[in-house]
Amino acid sequence: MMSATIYDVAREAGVSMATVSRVLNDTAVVKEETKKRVLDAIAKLSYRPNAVARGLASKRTKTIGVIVPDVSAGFMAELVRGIEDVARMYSYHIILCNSDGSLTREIDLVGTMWEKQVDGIIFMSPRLQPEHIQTFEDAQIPIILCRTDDPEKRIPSVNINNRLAAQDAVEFLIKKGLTHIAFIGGVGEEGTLTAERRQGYADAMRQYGLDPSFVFTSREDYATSLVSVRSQLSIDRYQAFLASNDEMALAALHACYDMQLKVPDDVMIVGFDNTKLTQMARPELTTVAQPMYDYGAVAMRFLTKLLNDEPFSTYTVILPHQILERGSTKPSLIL
Amino acid sequence: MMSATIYDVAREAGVSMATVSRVLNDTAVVKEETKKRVLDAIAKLSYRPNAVARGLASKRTKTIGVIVPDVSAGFMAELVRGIEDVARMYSYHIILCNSDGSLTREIDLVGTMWEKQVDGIIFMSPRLQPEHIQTFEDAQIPIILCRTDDPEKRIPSVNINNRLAAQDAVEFLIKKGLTHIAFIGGVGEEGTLTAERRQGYADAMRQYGLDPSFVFTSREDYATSLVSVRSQLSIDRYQAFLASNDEMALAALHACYDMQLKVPDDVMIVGFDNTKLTQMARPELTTVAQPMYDYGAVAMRFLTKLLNDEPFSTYTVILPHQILERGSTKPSLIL
DNA sequence: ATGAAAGCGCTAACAA
DNA sequence: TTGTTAGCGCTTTCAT
Repeated sequence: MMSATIYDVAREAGVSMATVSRVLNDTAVVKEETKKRVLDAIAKLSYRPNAVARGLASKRTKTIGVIVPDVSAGFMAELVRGIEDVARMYSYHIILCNSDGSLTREIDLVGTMWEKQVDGIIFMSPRLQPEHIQTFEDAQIPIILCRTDDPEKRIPSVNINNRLAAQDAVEFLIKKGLTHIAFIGGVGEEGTLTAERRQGYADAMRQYGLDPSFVFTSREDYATSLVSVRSQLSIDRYQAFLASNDEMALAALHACYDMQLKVPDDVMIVGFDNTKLTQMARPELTTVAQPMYDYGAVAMRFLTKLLNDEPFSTYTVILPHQILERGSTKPSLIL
Repeated sequence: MMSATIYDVAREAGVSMATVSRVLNDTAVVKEETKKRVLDAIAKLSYRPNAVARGLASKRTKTIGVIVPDVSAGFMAELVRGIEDVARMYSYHIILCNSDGSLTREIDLVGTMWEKQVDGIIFMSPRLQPEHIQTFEDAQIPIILCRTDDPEKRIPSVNINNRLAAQDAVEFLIKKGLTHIAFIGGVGEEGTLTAERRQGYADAMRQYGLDPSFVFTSREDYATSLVSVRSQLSIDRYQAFLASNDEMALAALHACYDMQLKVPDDVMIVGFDNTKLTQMARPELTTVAQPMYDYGAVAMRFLTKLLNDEPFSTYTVILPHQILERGSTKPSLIL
């Protein structure tokens, strides 16, 4: 059975297709009785409107593009889940694309999203560049940056204050009486999230008159970090590590384990992001919590406001962060 | 500047829109020179074809629907990444939806995918039910099941042999001289992946004349499993645990830690899925590796074959599994 | 409150 | 090799 079109429904209900469209979209008042006939016809033919035709005619596709470096990295999937949940509430669907953080690919993807006629884009990138801005402007599509800092605030975005968050974490450690604190993170250049956190570390150390130069960078994966921290520890005895993410914090934890150092008694460790990993470690990891799911949810909600011309108070929403203390910084407790 | 249409390009190049369409789709031979003129016009106007109009006219949208219980669960994101990568190779995009494993939502989503006119669907579900099959048949869309068992092989699928995999894992433990082996898993009913693995456990135990009744079920999350295993261990001293997934295996590991039992010396532990977690534990976890990325990649490749009427050898592809031995079953090694 | 008719931007016969 | 012409299934004026 070939699937029914709006025309079939119209005939079945004895009305014009315009009327069917009206009840479908609730776009004008239709007499109760007529409406019922239409609804019956729809049910009888198990009619479902063709979203593609709809999109062509109305120029709104009810789909939004999500451009992310890699869904399978860390907690990105949680973020995407947040997007999708809110998108669903507003009857949107998402087209998901991975860019691997490549500039050319990111730019190309924005173009592809245009071809697909998405109503909006949620964009995540390790680092925003001039070419991005140019592309966004050319594209003429509402775009929200998510977990991607735009120093000049040209594009609507949702973020946390990474610099302040790191600062808070270091201060937290300092207030425990520690002074020899190291930062471990990726090799992020200026403008990246890692760089922001690194800055926050330095800010706090300086503020308390401590040496802020114990910054170690490596690739951000677990294995590389593990090796890196181990070699750090064989040279010097740090009292604490602030890691730029939980995976690296876990690596630090295990590096200590491998070097026979007790956490938290000999070394304290603080991670970043509050991924599930933190509670799956022994001792559990203290971490700076980022609301990953909310990140996506808020971004998507923001986008719906943009799309519906709803008012909003700011172009750059900052989500709160929070230090969650767990075993890796609690010497007194038995785990 | 309003964006250009195929008609604008045609005029600019001094040809008909049909010719432009031809060079765009390479669907017929066009004279070199004309082609060049068209290409120039396209570049000049920075024309990009409207995929929605294209979809309506051609009835192929170059998008495929991915229905998954929850992207943010475990390694699902890796699987989705596999799908997206292969999809891209074949110029497809994916619409991602989370069903939370709810039957009504899953069915509804297939309908929505129809509305969106996707060319195909990759479907994942904890358990296939008659309603699913009915829906798939009604939908008239090519569908591939992924990591979802269809006992009656009615729908094309890609899977691993979970029963055999669990059996292999238990045998692996038995050959180490262990006899008091327990299985921990979720409360999966008949037909679920968990149930298959549970069966495999029982198969192997029976085969070696051992008692296969040490089956413990709990919710599949880390925290619940942890409590569950701890209470198991306070009643009886198991020599080994085979967990239905890595998260539960990690919970078992930490339960042992909490109960002062040494892994692997007092208790051995084997997980399932080879998620990143396994290498982020101390000792590292032995696990039954499932190629998560490949899962998605193979499913998507399979779908492209279906869509292009390419030949394929079987409707039910079985991916290989493999036991990866790590510290949690290696007593002799110092980690 | 409802219908008629003109597109939306493209593909795909069918002609030439 | 290229152009003409119908649609694809809907939304959206504009009439009535």
